[in-house]
Amino acid sequence: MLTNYFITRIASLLNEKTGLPEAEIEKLMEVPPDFKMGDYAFPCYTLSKALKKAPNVIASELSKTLPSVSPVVEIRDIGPYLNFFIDRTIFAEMVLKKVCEEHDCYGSSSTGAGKRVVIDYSSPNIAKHLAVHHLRSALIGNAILHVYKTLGYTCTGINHLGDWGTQFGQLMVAYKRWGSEDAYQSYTVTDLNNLYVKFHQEAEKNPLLEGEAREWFKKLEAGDQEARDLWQRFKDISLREFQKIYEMLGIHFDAFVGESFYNTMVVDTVMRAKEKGLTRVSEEALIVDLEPYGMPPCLLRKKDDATLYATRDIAAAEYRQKTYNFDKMIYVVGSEQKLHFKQVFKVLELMGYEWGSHCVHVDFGLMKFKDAKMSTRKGTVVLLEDLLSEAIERAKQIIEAKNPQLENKDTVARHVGIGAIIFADLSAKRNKDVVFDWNEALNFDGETGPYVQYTHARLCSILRKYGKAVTTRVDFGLLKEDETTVLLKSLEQFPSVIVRAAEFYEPSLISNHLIAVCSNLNRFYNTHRVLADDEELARARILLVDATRQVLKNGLKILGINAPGQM
RNA sequence: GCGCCAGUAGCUCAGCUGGAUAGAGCAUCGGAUUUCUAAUCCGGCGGUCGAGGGUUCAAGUCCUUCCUGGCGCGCCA
Repeated sequence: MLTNYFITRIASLLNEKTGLPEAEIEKLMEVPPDFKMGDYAFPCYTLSKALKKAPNVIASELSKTLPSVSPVVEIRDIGPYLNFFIDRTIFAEMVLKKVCEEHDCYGSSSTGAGKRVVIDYSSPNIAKHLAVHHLRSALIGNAILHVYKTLGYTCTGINHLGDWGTQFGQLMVAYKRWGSEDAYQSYTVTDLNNLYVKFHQEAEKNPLLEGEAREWFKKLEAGDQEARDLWQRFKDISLREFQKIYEMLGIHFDAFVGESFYNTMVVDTVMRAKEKGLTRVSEEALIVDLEPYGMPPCLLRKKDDATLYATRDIAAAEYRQKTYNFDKMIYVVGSEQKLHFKQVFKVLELMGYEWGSHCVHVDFGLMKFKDAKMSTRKGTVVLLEDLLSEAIERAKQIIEAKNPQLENKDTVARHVGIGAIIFADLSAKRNKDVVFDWNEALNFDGETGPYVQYTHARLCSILRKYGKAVTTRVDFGLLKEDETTVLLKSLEQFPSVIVRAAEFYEPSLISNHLIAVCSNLNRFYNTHRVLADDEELARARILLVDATRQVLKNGLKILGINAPGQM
């Protein structure tokens, strides 16, 4: 719903004439498709029912009887709509003063003060490389975390590592047989991968290896020292590499807590479920029947007594509630796990946890290749590290071509290259499947991260050239051209965009809005000169430039993208 | 078979929870720089909103049937 000072005033005007409650009027208010038609519009359809008159007749009558009092300067009826034009000077003053006062906090609020949100994102498997299809969870989760932080929530980011499972037994066998005992310090995930591949090759010739692997995993579960040590090494090697990439992406976690961590808690979790009378044995497995809720059963224990993913997720949820006492927990996990989370949340609810309904699965579409599916086994993946270095390299080349004088070329290339990747991933609604395409991922023209960064850099450049301090003591009456007003409107909307992004867990709302701001700015930039000869005018436009720069910077920060001052 | 998600310009996507003439970018064609960074801007081309039916003053948006694609449906995560 739209709401601001102007809408409130319009609502009170309309309330006097029509008797409709102000709250309802505010709810109905719209923005016309074209600013030339007015700044805000009131559709008369609702009134037409009550008054039994055609909506355009009502609009026409109201337009004649409603007084144009400040901040409304004109009221015009267009068909069934009553359109309001507001005082551009007042509008400019309100928006610019607010942005200027709030600086880095423009867009922030305290609606979430005192509330805690736990976000589970990225969560890759140990002993495998991070690849492009790992990007989405990490970036969407990071952006959502920033969105909630901006709204005043206390946020905890958790990386729920996949560090448990029989594959570690296999890896141990391979490591013991073919790995190098003393060189593990220099081991990389690639080495672990090779061992994993070698295990499967050898296991085909020697089936005994599988049994050996199971033995090792059992040892690990039982807490055997050697197994624990080996497992810890694999984990260290993986985390070393993961951290490097998270650093490149500017992603931070408050906790790296893998599945293994909850392994000791599942016993109690299962017991609690049993005590509640939720469980029953079916086909030798322990299940929670979810038939009444139209879902397949949730398995807690396999017939060999081992627990499953769902069991560990339930245990993890209990632990997190106890530890963080969250008001909301968000899982940023692919949409293929929709049913899984529906089941887990339902079981939590059935266990009597009212907070079970505060758990949200923020799902997102799969990432695929044009022809083949991405698969670690077949090697048909693009490693994240390769994608990022390629993007940086590409940015570097463009800098060399367009701005060879630039200082800190490498830093800027990093920010722009990675900014392009992040923005591209966050610009379509998360729901959509993504077909990975090198050209698209590395595109720097049009509606891209570099476009937003470039616009920001140009504004910084103007401010540098201006050299003087920015002030709000300007003649706001000079800021009423169409291009200026349209731009100001997009600045004014920024805080409400963040609120909507939180409501829908949708970072793309922010990236799309930033594109709109940039496109409005660039239209302004190309029609009006900021550093005009007229000093008054220059001072006023500089304020507009600074406010726009601020909005772009704040928006990019939420998305997890750097805003270089030059590029 | 059942369930969930998607289908809008040649391609990639918006469309503010039912409102005014369906909008951008890429690609393509044509323009703009002695002046604040041309990673920019302006214009042309491009549409049966997957198809049919329904709901109502009004449907890309809601209900329904079908088509196409993706994902999921007990011992993986």
